[in-house]
Amino acid sequence: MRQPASSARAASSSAPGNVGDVRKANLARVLSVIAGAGEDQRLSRADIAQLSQLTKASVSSLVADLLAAGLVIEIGVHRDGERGRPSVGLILNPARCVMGMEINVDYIAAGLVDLSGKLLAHEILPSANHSSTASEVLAALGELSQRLQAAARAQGLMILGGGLAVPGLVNEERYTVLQAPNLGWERQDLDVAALLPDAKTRFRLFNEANASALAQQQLMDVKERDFLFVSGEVGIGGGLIIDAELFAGPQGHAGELGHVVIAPEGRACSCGGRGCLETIAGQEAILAAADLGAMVDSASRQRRIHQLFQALETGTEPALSAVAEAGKSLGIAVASAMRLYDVSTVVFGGHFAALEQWLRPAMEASLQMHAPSIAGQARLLCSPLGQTGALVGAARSVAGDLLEAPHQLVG
Amino acid sequence: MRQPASSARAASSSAPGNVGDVRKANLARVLSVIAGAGEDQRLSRADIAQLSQLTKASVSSLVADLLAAGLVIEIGVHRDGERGRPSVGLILNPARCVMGMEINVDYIAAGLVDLSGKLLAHEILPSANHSSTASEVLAALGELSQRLQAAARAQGLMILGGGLAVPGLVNEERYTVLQAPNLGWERQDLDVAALLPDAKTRFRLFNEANASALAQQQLMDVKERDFLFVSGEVGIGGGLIIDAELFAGPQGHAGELGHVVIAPEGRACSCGGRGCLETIAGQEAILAAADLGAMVDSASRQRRIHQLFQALETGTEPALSAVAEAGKSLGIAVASAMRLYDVSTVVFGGHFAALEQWLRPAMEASLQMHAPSIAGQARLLCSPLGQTGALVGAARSVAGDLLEAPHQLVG
DNA sequence: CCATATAGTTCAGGACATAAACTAAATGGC
DNA sequence: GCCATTTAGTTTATGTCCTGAACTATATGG
Repeated sequence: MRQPASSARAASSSAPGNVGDVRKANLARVLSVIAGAGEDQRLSRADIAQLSQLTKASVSSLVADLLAAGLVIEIGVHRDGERGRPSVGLILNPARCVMGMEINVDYIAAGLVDLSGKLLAHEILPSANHSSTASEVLAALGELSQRLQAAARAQGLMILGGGLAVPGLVNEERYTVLQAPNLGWERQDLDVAALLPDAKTRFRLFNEANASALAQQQLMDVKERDFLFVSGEVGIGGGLIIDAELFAGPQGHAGELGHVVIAPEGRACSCGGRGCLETIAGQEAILAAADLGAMVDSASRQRRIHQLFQALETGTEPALSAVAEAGKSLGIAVASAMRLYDVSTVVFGGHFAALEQWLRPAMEASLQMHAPSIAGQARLLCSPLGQTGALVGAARSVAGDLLEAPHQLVG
Repeated sequence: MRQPASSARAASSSAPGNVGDVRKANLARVLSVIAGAGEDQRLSRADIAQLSQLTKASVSSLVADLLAAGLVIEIGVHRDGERGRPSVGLILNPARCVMGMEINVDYIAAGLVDLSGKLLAHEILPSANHSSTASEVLAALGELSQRLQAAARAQGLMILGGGLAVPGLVNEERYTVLQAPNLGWERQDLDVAALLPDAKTRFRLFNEANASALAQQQLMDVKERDFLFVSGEVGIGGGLIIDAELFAGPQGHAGELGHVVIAPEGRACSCGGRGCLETIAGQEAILAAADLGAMVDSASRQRRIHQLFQALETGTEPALSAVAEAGKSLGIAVASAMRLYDVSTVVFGGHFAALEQWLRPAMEASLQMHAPSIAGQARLLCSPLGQTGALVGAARSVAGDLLEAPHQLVG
């Protein structure tokens, strides 16, 4: 296992500058131009030279290294009716991929994601993880991983790294889950080497909301470089993208919207606090307020969520007001977060996206009431990401690390 | 006027990598080692080579450029009783400085700050700016600036740039104050060229809280790389330092703690919202809750603040509970901000620092109640920064930009 | 078959960091 | 007073890498 990206980045920035660094930077530059091109837009060396502002000579040399490293492949191009020597197309090697995985409360999932971020194959396995120990869950995920590794071998795919998303706070450097109350985990060291054994592999651990934010980024307009992703799962998480990069904060725990205080005299929260957003807009809180009981096992939650939607669709109280109350609280929390982060786009995922039609009116009214000066420019979107969102985001981010540091794979 | 740092940085990162970039990076590297040395620690070329991990040959060559650019000077060193050729000390040129300025509600200020961040000279002028137009205030500040420019000339100081802090939201690129409700300004373009006319000058515009945070950074332990500075002035601002850099957000408005919602059903705020922190912990709110009237001119505010402290020292209600209520609200807002930013250190400045003994108990109790899991590691400090804080921070930041991009001044 | 156009490669030149050899300037023992 | 020793700093040969210009490769179209 290589070092996670953060420390690798720190190391490279603290290293002295020598001429070789220029090549590292330019390898990454060329690769980012290739990766930045559209789906089936095949750039030639000449195109890359123009886009990267490097000379054709440099580009040829750099591309040769990328070809040798297997990050890029040449692909024939036929341009009808144009003069001149035909160009050779260059694309990211579609036979290189990253394994994304997720452990959530009610399922585990894994998938193969290519360097362009496309999900090639995946498998989702229902699994009541709250009642399981970390090692049991990891064993099951390990099996899932092995199946996908076999699938990769069968298709000639090389796995260059992996990412795992969990619904809780993680220490990325130590591969430790610090707190995942909805899994019932606390301070669990994860033996990630067992998930993806190849020693040459780069592996990173993610918070579920952060990973989902990274997946959401792929769906946004490239100009939308700043947004907050709010993940409504059993808990409420948040992932912040600033200047097209994940803003994780000093310890990697930034964005945790679930425990923003929105009712100072409110209910006690599982975090020990009082009046947190999660006590009103979390899944359990909504279900409880909708008079759908308070049992916590996975099977019953699925059933109760189904009942909630039935009640909403028939316009039955107290379900309607439970969701409206959640929307109102969400509007307050989002108002504060938008102010503190200075973002004007917020994307809602998980149950918030599913509840959009009942949630949005109350949320917008609340935002208008508490922050009229920003409500006008606010863009509140709902995410189409499903259960593969977090694994795709985790894998995509690891793939991005590889594309940013191609010299590690060259020569 | 050169471009502000943000665009300059973007430009350099989007430029293609050539060998010259290595030199730019190494110039900055050597300079940061010199700047990072203690007050009167005089590093030799040999010391720098060790600390920067560059070779002696490279350091000699780089230092020669920095000397030629006037950013660094040689200074004799006598080491008693040591063998070997004596080293030549290198320090930041003490004859280079940056002009910091501030426009606040009740005063204007300007000062000269050397490249190490030391305030060399300053002047503070009481000025009731709420009742003045932007051009009047700028004219007065221009005069102040001229006096300091004359002082600089008299002392042989060369002014390399300037920074101006204002209590409001700014657009740094356009030198525009977007909103400064406490000055009564909205969308004011500032003719900063009139403040510091030299065409070679780099000039930047700052939010007051951000500038203060940058000044506070100088007072912190170097290991304290992440903290939130909360500025209690007429309004409540915030400046966030993450990884030893200002986190300004996409538009430069991040950190605005004053309009975090802490009482959803609370009082209307000047921002048009409801229940913002400022409606309870802002200066006017505290004075009003302490039954000290609600007149808004500067002279009366100074008098009423004096009365507030008298009442607090004699333990008189309702002053005590007004401040306690502010502390409670501050605790709630800080709990949310600490969660969202993932910082564990918060530094309070302005009237919050002055009110510490009456504010702190309520604030700590509130933080403990609303976020017990982070209250334990939370470090809540009060800042000793006075009225020169913002100007020093603005100047220091501009000086930092110069030290980060020395190639602009070399050759 | 050849002019034209575009893609990509080769090669000389210059900037830069590096390592090793070299010069400079002090101390301290004799 | 002289010389070995020690540390500071400079000079020089070498290799990497980008650049620009010349050159080769490969298509179209008259």
